[in-house]
Amino acid sequence: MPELPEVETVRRGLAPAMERASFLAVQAHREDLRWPLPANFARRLVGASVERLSRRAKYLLADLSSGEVLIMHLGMSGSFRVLDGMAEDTPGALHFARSRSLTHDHVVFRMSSGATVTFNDPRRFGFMLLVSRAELEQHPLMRIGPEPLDEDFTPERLARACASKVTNLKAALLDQKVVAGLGNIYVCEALNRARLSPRRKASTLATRAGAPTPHAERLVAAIKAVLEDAIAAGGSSLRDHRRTDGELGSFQHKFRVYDREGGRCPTRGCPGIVRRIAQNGRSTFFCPVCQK
DNA sequence: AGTCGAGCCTGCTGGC
DNA sequence: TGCCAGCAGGCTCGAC
Repeated sequence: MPELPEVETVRRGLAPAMERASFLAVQAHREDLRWPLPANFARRLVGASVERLSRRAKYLLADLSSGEVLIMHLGMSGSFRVLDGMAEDTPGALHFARSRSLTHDHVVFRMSSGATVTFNDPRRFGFMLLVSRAELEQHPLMRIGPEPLDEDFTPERLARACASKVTNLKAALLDQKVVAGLGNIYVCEALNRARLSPRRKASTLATRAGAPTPHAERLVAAIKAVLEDAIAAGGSSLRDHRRTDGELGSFQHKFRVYDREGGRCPTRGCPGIVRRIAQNGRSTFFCPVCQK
């Protein structure tokens, strides 16, 4: 499930194939993704070049020479694969064919770099949008909180965002307006690293005056650390995530609590057993002993 | 306004 | 062995 580290891994894989390359051809096998593809999708892309491929939260943003921005989202099950000038019947291509069902190849870009970039998404929760560069800043999808790895994601900022919340810490961290890019996995992992209970009130990150508590300090450090570790590992591959070269990420082997119900809590000296509970309709994994 | 649950969608898993 | 309910979850929308 693509969260920030998986999307960043994908961005790094796509950049050599797409940056400073132009679209030679665009095939849309299916228009009905999470939202329909933009009108005249292929016509608006062909001939344009990608000036920069960046990431904001879980969104990939391709700045185009046409003045538009291509917003791409992997949803739950989306992946990109890059074939570097290979014909579809080479061993490399067959490897990909085995790893992903071709019936879910919805969009194919042929780039002037020689690469073929294919978007595959069985569940079709992903999408692609085209907006003008001027519209991007104001776009509803971009009205989200700070990038967790940026310097301006500080304990002060997190405390301020949570100070007036009545919900629990788990739900607050999944709220993309509080901090952008976290999903179920990395929220569980960060809370365990910070030894904070997912059931704690989010407002306890701030003092009555709105200043950050030590909890907020620990949590911000834990969020940054887990995301950096996960990016270094190429993200987590549970069911869907793959790198653009078809390889799996490896961070799932380093999960402390996610999908580890019944296992020992890895916190040093903690005798706790990882529990799974439901919060807001989602599974939460945590240690009831050290996470207070 | 903030919060929460339903729904979107498909593939995999586990229980009978 | 086969079937089917349940689950996975990022995001939006509607209800309260």
